[in-house]
Amino acid sequence: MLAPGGRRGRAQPMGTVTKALQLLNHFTLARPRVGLSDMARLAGVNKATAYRLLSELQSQGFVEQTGAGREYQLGPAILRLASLREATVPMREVAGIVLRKLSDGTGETAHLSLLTGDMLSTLAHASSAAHGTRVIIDDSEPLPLHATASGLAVLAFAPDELRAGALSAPLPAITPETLTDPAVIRQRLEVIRRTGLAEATGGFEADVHGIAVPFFDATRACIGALAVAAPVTRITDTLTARIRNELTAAAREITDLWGGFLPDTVETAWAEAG
Amino acid sequence: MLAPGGRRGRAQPMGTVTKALQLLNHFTLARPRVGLSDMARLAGVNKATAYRLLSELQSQGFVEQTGAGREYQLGPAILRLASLREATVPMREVAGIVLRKLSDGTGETAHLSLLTGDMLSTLAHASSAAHGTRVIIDDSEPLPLHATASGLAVLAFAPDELRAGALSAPLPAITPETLTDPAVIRQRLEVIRRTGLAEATGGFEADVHGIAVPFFDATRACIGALAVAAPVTRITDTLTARIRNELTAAAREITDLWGGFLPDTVETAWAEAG
DNA sequence: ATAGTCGGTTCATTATTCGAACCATTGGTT
DNA sequence: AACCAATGGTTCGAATAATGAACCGACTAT
Repeated sequence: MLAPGGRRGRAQPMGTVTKALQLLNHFTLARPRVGLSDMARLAGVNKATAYRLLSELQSQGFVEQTGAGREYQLGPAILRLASLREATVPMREVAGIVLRKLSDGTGETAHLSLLTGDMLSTLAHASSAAHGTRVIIDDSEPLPLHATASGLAVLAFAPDELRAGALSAPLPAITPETLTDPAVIRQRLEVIRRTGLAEATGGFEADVHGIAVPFFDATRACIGALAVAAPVTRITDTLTARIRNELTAAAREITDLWGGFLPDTVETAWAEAG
Repeated sequence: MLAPGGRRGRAQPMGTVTKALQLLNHFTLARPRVGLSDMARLAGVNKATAYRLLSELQSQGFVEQTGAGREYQLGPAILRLASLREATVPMREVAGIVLRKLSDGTGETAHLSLLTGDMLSTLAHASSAAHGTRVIIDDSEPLPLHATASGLAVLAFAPDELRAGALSAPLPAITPETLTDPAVIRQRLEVIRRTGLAEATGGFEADVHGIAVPFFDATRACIGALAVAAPVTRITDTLTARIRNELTAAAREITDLWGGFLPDTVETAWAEAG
């Protein structure tokens, strides 16, 4: 029998724990509370299964039930773990410093996103007061890999497996301008790999132009992207040139501060462009 | 065969998900990175099991491996969920307002802790600048239920099941003054239930006196405690009287803001004391 | 009344987790 | 250099825990 909604080439059996943790990803800003039946539908599992998983998550405080409706929402245990994580691995704090410099230097909104599993989520952002209009970033909303500059930057340098997974499912068109043809996207990834730089316009939010660069961990694996987002109306060649310079410098700094190393290909690409 | 370290009266089979999530609780400020074998020992599970569970947690970004040693640490996925939780259920923010008032009004350090599962963790704290010395609170460290005023307050109003669990295991003496005799503790809980107020001296940190009150959710279940901690040297009758007043008022406010209700017993206890 | 929800529960079937034993490495001791 | 005791990671049959269809009772809208 095929796994429900099965989209994996070589069905590696998905463990129960994974299934439970993935339930948490169905809570979003737009849908902060989810009922049992809805959750079962969203996750594509049996209602009884969803119930058991949610109960276990609840017993550990990862979700809780609202007093009134019996819907579930994210629980307080997450807050404690987050506070412990930030206390012991102060990434957010370090990122904040680099981001502020980046947004000051460009006059636009900068953000840093991390690849966790197959999901790209924003760790921190900073925006500049240089202009009356600016791009707004929401840290709690995952970025689609195929429709943002950050996503493309990561995808270009990610392992084949992740790329294949992200480009296999039918790609949703978030705006009319979103690229949804895997073949077209793969072509753009080629370019990004050569230049070490990704750009995208209006694929996620209309009228927003994003420029992103990847950064890497100690094993030279890509673990996220650093990006600057500006209203398309403000984009000029001189601005993009400045943003590129600031971005590559900031990415070097972050990679360095976190004990990572740039792959040689990226190193040379940035060197000859800079 | 008995479950290893088995302390449950009627062994309700502990699910795999629960086991995985409990692994996360073995990361602490003092031990932020844990190796595979250590984790297996700490959690009392087979090494192979620990490996599988950690791998699943890792694939979802709940833990990650440090570049150098192959130890595990809490992962970045937690940060995103925490930011989503706080965006949709802004408890920490609301708590902060009440806590500031409380610490200003008493001149001491105030904190609010939530019961998640069988663990009491601090959501937020605030301290006053009134004195040169003050009690320091760490939000990421869980409070022992038997050795803190907050813990006792919660224990007194918690369901029998939780109380039994917390008082059955051999109670660790965190300081020489920690109460470790379940019978003695149960007696104190009686008093706390009658007065709606818990006090404890030096059971968790030497030279710290804590005063705590419970608060409740919409079903009148106790979900946490609000506390003020002061150096023992500053404790006087007039100060404790003031703290009690401020505390009960603040607990009423929090309970109200979060849509909870006080049980009648607590309501009357506070009314006649106030 | 009826029909369609909902959250929650049951139980036989089966797929998944479990753990002892086993690698290949590493780092320290003799 | 040989040895020992760790480490992180892997294997495989036995045993356990996850699974899903069907079923509650409570609500709601028709």
